[in-house]
Amino acid sequence: MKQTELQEILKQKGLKTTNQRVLVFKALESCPGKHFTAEELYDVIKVDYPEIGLATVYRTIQLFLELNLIDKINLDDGFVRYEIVDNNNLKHHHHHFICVECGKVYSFEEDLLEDFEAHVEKAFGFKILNHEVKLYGLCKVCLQKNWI
Amino acid sequence: MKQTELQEILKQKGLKTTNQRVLVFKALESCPGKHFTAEELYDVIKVDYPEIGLATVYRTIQLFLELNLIDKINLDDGFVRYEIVDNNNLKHHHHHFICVECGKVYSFEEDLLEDFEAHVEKAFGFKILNHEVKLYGLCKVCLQKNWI
DNA sequence: GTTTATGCAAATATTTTGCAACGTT
DNA sequence: AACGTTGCAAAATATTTGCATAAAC
Repeated sequence: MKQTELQEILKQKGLKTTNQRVLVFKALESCPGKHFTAEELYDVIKVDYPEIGLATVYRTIQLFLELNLIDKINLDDGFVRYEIVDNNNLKHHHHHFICVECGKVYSFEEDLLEDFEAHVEKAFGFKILNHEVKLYGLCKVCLQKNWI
Repeated sequence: MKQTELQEILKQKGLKTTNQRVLVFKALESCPGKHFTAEELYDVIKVDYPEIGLATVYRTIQLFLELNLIDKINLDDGFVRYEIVDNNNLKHHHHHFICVECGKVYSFEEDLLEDFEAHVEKAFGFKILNHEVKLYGLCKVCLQKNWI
């Protein structure tokens, strides 16, 4: 997504295109797949724009969540994290695998969850709109380490 | 699980069976499937044991998590919640469906996730030990309301 | 010029921690 | 008696909010 598209989205809602909003967006976009905390975004942006306030970062995150520009992720480490939504894959948010040994987080796509969701919708009469799937376990690297 | 079993588990680890630990356990056990916040547990226990401190509740929750007596659940409402682990179904933690309209949380079992996990293990070389699945959408009741 | 957004500081809310007193083994 | 545990209060952490100023339209 280009900066002009962000401008367009904001204009449609009667919102203003500020330096701060553009910078938060650029920071998130520069590292797709990275799970930023609010503080991390703040630190990144402060380098080029030291006058930004942490409260603005929080407010911008809130706004971007409402505009569905970013996803919220909770990895149970005491921080809520955010990553930019992948426009090429709007239908399905990806899943996260968290290694309990090294703490590394792996993101991946896996369509088999659709069967699961279809079954749940049928069995319980729900309409599923979104999901958050976290798998915990040992990653390939840590499994191999344990073999030694 | 009986109180004597809790006592046994604690003794094995060289930990003491205190009134506070028994009361937190009983509170959790009295409502299986209920998602307690720390504060809710505190309030429940205070009725019969007003001298308990909130810090003790937090410390007991931490302990029970380490002993795998309870599960941690985050429903994105600003509170971390806990529920007692179902001993009759140790293999599989259940899943949660959260209605975005009424906010109600439905817990359910669904084995189809095993296929999903088996596939992920094979495809990425992970060893999956646990999972947390949250589905967001409209529940049966709210779907019907919207038909009117 | 009007309205929205920002930065700062203070407030909120949740959870953790230090420590003296206490309870369990 | 020894050691783990508790309650309290204070600290730490994360996030939100009020308000005067500033920037965008």
